[in-house]
Amino acid sequence: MSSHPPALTASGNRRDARKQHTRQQLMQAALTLVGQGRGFTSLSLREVTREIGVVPASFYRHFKDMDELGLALVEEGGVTLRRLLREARRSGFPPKDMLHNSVLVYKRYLEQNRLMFAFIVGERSGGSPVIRKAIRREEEHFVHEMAHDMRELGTVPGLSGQTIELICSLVVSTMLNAATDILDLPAGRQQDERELVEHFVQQLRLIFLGARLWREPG
Amino acid sequence: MSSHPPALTASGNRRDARKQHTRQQLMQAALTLVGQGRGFTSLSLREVTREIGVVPASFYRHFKDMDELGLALVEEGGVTLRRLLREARRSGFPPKDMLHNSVLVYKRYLEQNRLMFAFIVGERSGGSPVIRKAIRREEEHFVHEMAHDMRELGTVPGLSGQTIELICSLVVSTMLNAATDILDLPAGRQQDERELVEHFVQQLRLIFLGARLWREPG
DNA sequence: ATTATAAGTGAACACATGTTCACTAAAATA
DNA sequence: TATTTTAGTGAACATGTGTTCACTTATAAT
Repeated sequence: MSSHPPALTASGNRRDARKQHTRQQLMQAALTLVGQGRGFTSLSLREVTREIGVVPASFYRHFKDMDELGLALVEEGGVTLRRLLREARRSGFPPKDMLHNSVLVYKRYLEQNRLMFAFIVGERSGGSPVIRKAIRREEEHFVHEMAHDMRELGTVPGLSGQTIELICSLVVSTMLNAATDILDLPAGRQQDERELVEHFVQQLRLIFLGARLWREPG
Repeated sequence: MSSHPPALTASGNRRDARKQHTRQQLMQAALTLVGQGRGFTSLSLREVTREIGVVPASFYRHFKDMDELGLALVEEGGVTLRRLLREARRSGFPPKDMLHNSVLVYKRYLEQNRLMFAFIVGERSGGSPVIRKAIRREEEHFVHEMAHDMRELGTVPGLSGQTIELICSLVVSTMLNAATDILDLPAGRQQDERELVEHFVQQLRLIFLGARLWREPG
């Protein structure tokens, strides 16, 4: 066999892939630390590089500072959120006990993406203003997409687009608020778990009850 | 005039008062820094002492570490919350445009206690687990008290105590969620301000609409 | 008047931090 | 093959950090 290069299509491939890999590792490391109960804003650049066994200076090959790393995480978080919506859409809701089922789906998704949600929910109202605002923007995007789905599915018929957005914004903030409680649940306490889920379901029930008899202003 | 001591009633007074004063200064300094967009968990002990022009070692005369300072702030935050409720109670609600008026009262109170709310809302879902849990406890307390008032005022007649608590928990989390948006408002943009308030009012309207036709389970 | 207490001092410590810079070596380009 | 590019290195730096300890000095207790 001759030592031909493996005939790659695009320019800069093997090296570029490696770079993306460590970049991803850095982001993952930050998430891991956040998952251990550290606020993102309190993380140091050195901690993050140490976590993946790389020298501090390497950090600058990927991000100019921690804020930029944070913004990259927010973007990935946005993708994570939209994926949730897509999964929900795909699995088509049974009309019976729809809310309860949706909450269980959400809870499972949350547990599968524990670290990312810990980050999003943790920085959504605190810490660095620039990161907070980026998260709020992703959230708006998410609300908008959810409203689109709702209108298409005819979940709440006879309501204006604006009203549906209102409902969704309330649902989403309730959702994200519940995330903190769900993530803080000590493992194995199934009774507390059921109660929390039930509480969450009833909050949503209240919202949709209101939605059903909403009368458009004007 | 002879140099008699000023005949103080309790023991340890002049010195004790000074101590409480710097203690309060330390807490205020932390709030100030949080108000400048720094996450509480990212604050250093030295920053806080520097802010009030005192040597770092002095810190230990008041708190054993920053977490303890944080917990003291949470307690004061609880008082701030309950004061809001008390003011609302005192000023007795006009039944016309009640929600809208309540929101304006809340907004004013928020602006008067800007730093404290920035702290509470910022640490409610992020940062240190111990502080987060302390805040959630204060929040529960607040919800409970609000539910008590609601039952007494007959705001939502014919509902069980548990249901009223459910409604209040949703109202409170919506309230605190809105706080972030309100505090982030750039000063002077009155149009955005009105829209935000209106959005918030309608979210509450939705909740209370649902409350009115809630049917008790069981 | 004498003694005890304790809030705040100032210096010192061992260590963590962000950033820089010339470097190596592996991969991409020519 | 020879050349250029660049992700990651390792050392150095100035500065910031939490914590300690013997100290001063105003106030409280005796």
